[in-house]
Amino acid sequence: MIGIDTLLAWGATYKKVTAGETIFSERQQCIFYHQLAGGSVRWVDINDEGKEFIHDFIQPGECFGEFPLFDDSPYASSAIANENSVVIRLHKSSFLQLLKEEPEIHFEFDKMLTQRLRFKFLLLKELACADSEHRISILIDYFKQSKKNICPKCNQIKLTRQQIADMTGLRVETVIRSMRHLHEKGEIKILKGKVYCKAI
Amino acid sequence: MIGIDTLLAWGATYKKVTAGETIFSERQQCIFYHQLAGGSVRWVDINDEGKEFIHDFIQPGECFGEFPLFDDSPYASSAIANENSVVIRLHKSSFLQLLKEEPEIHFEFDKMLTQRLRFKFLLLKELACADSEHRISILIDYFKQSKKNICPKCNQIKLTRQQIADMTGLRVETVIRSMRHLHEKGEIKILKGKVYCKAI
DNA sequence: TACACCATATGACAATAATCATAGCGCAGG
DNA sequence: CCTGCGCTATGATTATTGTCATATGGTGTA
Repeated sequence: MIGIDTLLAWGATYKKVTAGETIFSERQQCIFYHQLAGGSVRWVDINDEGKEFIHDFIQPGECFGEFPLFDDSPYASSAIANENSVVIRLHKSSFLQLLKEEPEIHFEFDKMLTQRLRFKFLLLKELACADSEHRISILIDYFKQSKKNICPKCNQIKLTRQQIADMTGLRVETVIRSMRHLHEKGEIKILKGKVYCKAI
Repeated sequence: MIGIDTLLAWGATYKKVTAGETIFSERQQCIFYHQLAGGSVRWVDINDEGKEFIHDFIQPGECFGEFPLFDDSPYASSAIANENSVVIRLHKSSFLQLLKEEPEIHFEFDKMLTQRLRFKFLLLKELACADSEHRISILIDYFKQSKKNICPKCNQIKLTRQQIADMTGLRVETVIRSMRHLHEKGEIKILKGKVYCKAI
């Protein structure tokens, strides 16, 4: 999101996190702006029954956990490292000052917030109204568009059925069956269990 | 959101819309910042089968259709007047200039975007994971918190079962049955078909 | 007051997804 | 090259919600 040089100039520091480590969690107070420098982070909610709902996967360059920077409430969900990762952190007050002095970056930030809202709007409508196959298609389309979790060379979708289930609210078995059906309809391709989407 | 005086000083104008009128619709290009001055507007998506999914009800003072102001894409959904209403409109370019010159308002705006994202995050998790009763409870809680569509004196929920269905992706019959059950469990009160929630 | 219209209500049945159990496959590590 | 673990796969059964048909009730209007 924000250039690394800019962040460092404003006093940001690097922090290493190990696979499975929780970077921040629900209801916790917020002190830092977070941006991923390397690795992979997932953005999750744990519901009352202990089931994970995955909101998104964060890629290097993207920021995460930005809600409390603006509305002073605690975090709404948790961020967990999928693998060993590196995070750049900037103190909340410095971050807000940065936005104030750099309106261009501020507007870029709004653009990012807006795009996240757009995606949530779309997904919400689909999750609420559509059947399981449709839900999965929509999610794959999103990953295709955002070039997330898809191998740029071979179009392989680098997500397990379980992860897709955790993003759509479906069960693994339902995801497996629906994806088989999508394969039969020719919308995706399954080879030795691996899923490939059509060329972009 | 933004003070009416400020908007008018920047060249905003009033526009009357009649009940049922579409203020803007999906895929349309965006020229104005919109803020509701009076009446009520619903924010909807029409899916492929012609079914409405209601994202939110806009109250006087709230803005709507703000996505395209930041990312230059067309509207993601439509805005339809529920009743005769009055909208204040400001040209996109003036609006962006206003934000640039008034960082306080800009941060207020981010706060609002953030709160909308928070609500979407919450609802998405619940719609994806929870059963019909839980979905309805969550929605009622949201209205209670935001003081929307609830009579401040008698706690009556001023939404039809159909509207609740259109916000949760359920069917009217399911909403009716689930709400009866919530009534039996004592979580809400139904008197002569009207729904009342517990005191806030 | 009577009528019409719209929202609420309810039952019977069908469709879809969840649950549970169990099997098979593929890849990493010894 | 074998072993084990985690992911994928599939069948049988249950539970939930959708669908359709039809009835009741409340509110505003002629």
